[in-house]
Amino acid sequence: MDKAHNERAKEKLEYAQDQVIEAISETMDLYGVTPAAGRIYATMYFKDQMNLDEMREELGMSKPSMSTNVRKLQQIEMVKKRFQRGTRKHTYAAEKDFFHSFMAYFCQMWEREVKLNMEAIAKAEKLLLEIYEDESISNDIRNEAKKDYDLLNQSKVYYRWLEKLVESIRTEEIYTFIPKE
Amino acid sequence: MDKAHNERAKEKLEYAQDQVIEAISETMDLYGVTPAAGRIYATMYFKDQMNLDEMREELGMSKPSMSTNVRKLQQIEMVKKRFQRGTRKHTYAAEKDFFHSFMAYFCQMWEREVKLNMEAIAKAEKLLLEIYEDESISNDIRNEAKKDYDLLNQSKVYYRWLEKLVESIRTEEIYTFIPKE
DNA sequence: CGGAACGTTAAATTTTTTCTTAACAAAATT
DNA sequence: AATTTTGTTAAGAAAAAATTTAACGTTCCG
Repeated sequence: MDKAHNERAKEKLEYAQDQVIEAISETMDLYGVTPAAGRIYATMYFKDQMNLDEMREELGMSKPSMSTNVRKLQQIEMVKKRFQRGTRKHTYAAEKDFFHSFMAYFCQMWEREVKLNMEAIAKAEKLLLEIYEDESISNDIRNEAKKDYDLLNQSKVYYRWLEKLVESIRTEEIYTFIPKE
Repeated sequence: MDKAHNERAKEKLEYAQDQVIEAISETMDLYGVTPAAGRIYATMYFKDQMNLDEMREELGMSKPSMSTNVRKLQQIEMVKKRFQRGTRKHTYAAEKDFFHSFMAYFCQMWEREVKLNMEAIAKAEKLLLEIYEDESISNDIRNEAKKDYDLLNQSKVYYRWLEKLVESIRTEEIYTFIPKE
């Protein structure tokens, strides 16, 4: 009789999965994804697809918690909606290609960073230049304006580089420089 | 009399700086650096160096808040201690090269991610293989073990790639693929 | 050696975030 | 049309994080 044998094997399998689920959650936590969302994703990682009720059951969380967290995971493209005929329940599948998750997450972040800062810099540089060019202002202030202007101007090199990095990842060109295998 | 004129110019200069300070703080917040730490860094960005008291005064925060936040900023290498003779106050300077900050921050994160997950995967794969190779276990379970094993095995491609990316950034080789200018 | 100046650690408070219970809205089937 | 099923928004409770006040240790100087 191997019923007990199989039972132990099943536990062992779940234990193995849990090791990885733990690590994935912790990683996502590292990047500012909330622990709950991390656990949801990591759990789905080992399943083909799940609906909200199955997740709730598996993780012992409330339904609204599922709803909001899954939506967050969709936003960073780590979970996709699957259209399933015959049921009214929404079913979801985890994105299992980490290259895709990497791209979706970091490119989104970095683009936001570039936009945010480039806009601020443009505004600031305009003002600083006006100050520098106004000869009726004291040299102390004008020099400070010049110094700041140059600092900001230099930082644009970084933001333009970041943009190129994003582009290189989006087009997958980066894999010709740094191959996947 | 240009006293008033200069005064207005000074305000304008500070306003310009504030635009950028805001953007930098928001960016850092995006990456999980606490708002206080972000403001400290962003403020220092426009100064040559500052000591804890100057920061406290400028930002209206408590001394312990400074102390802990500056230490956090040191950890991610965004702020460096400057050794200043003649005073007992610790003085700090912001790292102004964003390429360096980028490297320090993301490489640290990514390396942590790789280590964490590779270790978990190694453990899990060992167990899964044992299950798969034990022919006394039901096929259902063995097949699931195999499926999971393959999934994890595939994910290692990503982690190895991430490691190479880190390496490429650390050695600055990446700038031959994606030039700074 | 005593006291002052700085910085850090500890404990407590406040604030922010996250999660849950409850009410609500939409859709579909009876 | 009414009821049931499913998902979402709203409001309140619980948990976590950040910040401050207070106490402590160290170092330097008189």
